[in-house]
Amino acid sequence: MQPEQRLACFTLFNEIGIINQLTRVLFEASLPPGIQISHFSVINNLVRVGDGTTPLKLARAFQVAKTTMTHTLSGLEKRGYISLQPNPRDGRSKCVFLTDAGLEFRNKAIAALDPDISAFAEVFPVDLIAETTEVLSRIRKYLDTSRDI
Amino acid sequence: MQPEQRLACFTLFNEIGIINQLTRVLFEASLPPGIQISHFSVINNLVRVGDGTTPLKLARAFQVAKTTMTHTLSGLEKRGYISLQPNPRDGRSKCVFLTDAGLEFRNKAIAALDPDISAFAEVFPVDLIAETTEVLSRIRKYLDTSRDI
DNA sequence: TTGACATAGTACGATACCGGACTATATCAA
DNA sequence: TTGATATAGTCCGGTATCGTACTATGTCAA
Repeated sequence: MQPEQRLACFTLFNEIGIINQLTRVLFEASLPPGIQISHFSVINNLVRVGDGTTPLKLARAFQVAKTTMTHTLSGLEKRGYISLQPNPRDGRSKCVFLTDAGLEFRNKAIAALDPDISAFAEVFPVDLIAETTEVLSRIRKYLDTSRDI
Repeated sequence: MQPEQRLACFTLFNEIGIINQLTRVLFEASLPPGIQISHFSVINNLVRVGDGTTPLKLARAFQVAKTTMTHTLSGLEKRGYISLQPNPRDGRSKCVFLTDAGLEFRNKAIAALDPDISAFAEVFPVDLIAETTEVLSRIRKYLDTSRDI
């Protein structure tokens, strides 16, 4: 492999890591104290994909250990954002349901971000964002499938 | 703001978060047990930018709390990858120096990744990687400067 | 010079996340 | 039916990261 190829890949993943770190810090600053991106992501997933899913499916969707998802869900349940019910089709399992408070939390979190997103969107045209997202989506699918980098 | 703009930005940062998570898991799998990406990143920074810097400068470079950097550096020192010396120009401060073992660790870690990087580079042309990196670099600089998203 | 303030690093407690072990339930073949 | 195996979730111990508080040192104006 050419050295410049290696460097290009390293630089790409390095930039991704830094952006992730920056957005995490800045995003969490606008969330209620004690709420992490992990909490928001789960709630957001329940809204977008629909609730009633199981903790294990959520753990796989977010690529975290199932023990981590147990922990995250317990925090959300303690705050009343979700409700955990027995799974009627599997006695070992549970179902995760979004509550009204959870939906409200999600909408407020997005609203709190809106000014920042607006400012960002003024600097970076939506077409450029979409093109970049398309490439990143392909990279994400590659990584998710091959699991070998 | 248009709803599709908001969605586009959300999707972008969501993909970045997932890729970061995937690469973190996969990268750490090829590192020695107990070594995290945080450790590798610090060593790699010392190689690329040069050593002799201070813990605080490293904390700021990586956007982590200085207590986190203290912890990371103590792990690296315990393994003999770095050496911490008093800062001759500031009695409060220290200087971080790379050791031979640290350099060797870094080279081995990169070598262990090489097959995966090669496979990745075969699927994604270096030009595409470079273009995407360029956009991400601009986004990173924007986030780093504005600190407002 | 000296006292107020700022800064570099650390100690400590809390939370997030992980892997391994465990329990309860499900599945499936003999 | 039953025993072996697989799976869903939880508990526990350990590490990473954070914020707060602290010590030691530096800075700077009165």
